[in-house]
Amino acid sequence: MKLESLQKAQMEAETIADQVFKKLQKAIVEGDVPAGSKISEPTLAKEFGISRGPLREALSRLEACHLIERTPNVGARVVSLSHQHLIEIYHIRESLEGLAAQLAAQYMSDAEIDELDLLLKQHQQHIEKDQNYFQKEGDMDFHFRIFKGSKNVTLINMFCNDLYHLIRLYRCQFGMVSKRVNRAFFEHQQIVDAIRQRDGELAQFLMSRHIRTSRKNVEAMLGDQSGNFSTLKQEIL
Amino acid sequence: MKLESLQKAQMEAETIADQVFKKLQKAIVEGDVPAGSKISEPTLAKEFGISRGPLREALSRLEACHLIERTPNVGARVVSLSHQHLIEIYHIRESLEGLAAQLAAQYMSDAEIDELDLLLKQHQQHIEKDQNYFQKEGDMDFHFRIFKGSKNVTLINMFCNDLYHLIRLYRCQFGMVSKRVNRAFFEHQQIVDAIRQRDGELAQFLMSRHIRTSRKNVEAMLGDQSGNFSTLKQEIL
DNA sequence: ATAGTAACTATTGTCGACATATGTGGAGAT
DNA sequence: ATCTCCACATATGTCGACAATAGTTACTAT
Repeated sequence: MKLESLQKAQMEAETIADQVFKKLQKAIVEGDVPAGSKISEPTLAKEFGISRGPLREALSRLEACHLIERTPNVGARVVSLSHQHLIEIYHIRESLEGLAAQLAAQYMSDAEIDELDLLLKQHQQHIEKDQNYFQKEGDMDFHFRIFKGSKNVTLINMFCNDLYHLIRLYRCQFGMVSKRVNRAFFEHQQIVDAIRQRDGELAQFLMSRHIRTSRKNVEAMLGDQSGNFSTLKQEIL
Repeated sequence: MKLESLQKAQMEAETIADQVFKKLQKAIVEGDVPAGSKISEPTLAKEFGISRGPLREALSRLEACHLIERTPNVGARVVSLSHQHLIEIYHIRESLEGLAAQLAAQYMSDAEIDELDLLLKQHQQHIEKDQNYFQKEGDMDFHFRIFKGSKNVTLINMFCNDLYHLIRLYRCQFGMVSKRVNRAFFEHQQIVDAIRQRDGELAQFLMSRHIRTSRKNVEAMLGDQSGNFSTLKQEIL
């Protein structure tokens, strides 16, 4: 019985709504469901072979992630992407990730810092042989670890549940292959160094500037006109 | 027909799930449903005289607000308060509200700044005749307006949907009557002045420090021991 | 007496059907 | 021809019932 209950706790009891939520999340982020498109509950329910109950549960969570928007008695639409929205997210990241870096410098264990260093070394190798790899998963992984290192559970959840998927959404929808890979990599290295030196203030400054640089890069590329990106598939970080 | 559709748009079509969500939110924040207590779906459904469908919808949203925590096949519990959690929220506010103040200095209209000034004058009057009033609604109203002034919709939602209710939760559960009212009021005034001068950097600094001061005040009062507050109904900002 | 197990109870997850609201298309009037 | 209004079709909101899982209690065996 003890063993059994332990296993159950580890399995975290995946419900149907959970599975559908993950699938839909992935589908939206990766663009399989186009941005701005309407979501029909009956259609989706049949597609997944489930009832509308768990589907609506999944939709609720997608709404919480800000990946869809619902209006009562009308329905749900996939969130529509915009220049404005992307910039807004960048501003928030500039602030929150700066905080995360500062806290990480304070609370990350030496072992965690070593792992982070190892991760950067792997990134470096990937950059050398394939310029594209870096931005695929690695960069998010890096930022992810900084947040984890902050040990601020509320902050971690805020990033993992809300921001992370939105960032990935924009990344996936426009082939985000930065020309700044080498520069960005160096900035990551700087941040880790600051964390290793337990210089929270510096880590915060470097992380904020790192993201601010990305934002300005994006702003410069997209120009001042707001609106849809479809014509502007630029390379942005 | 046109008039009707317009009215519908204004009414925002309140569904049962919506109403129950609001009621439960208020009940949790104000402590009518004790923190950490289990939530029984059948019981609550009968209490509200509704089915479990809309109730579960409401619970989903409460989970999105971080006001309850659900574990699959087990149920929902009201979030439990802790020293640690409160401090985490303060750190996040320190970061996000700083950003909000900076953006507000940039994007708030002159009219909005005038209104903000008017609000502060009202606060001052209330302080003079009733020391307690300030922290009841007014303070939140102030911070609310700063966020609104940032014109960053994503940031505004982040505050209104997630943080705001958590802050109010802690405020309500411990009679939060600060001895710092006069000092805090002065700090608010400083922030508005900085915004009026369109000095974003200064506004950010002042807002961050304003919240940091509150946090340190709380930390000092609660001491270093983490855990439950029930014994520590101190006055904190 | 205690540990383990098995049956029972209560709660959560899922389903299908009904009620209500929205949007559309066509008929009629100006 | 255009606008208004009404009826129909489709989608969302809500409900009650069934299935599956977790927690509890009582019982047996060591």
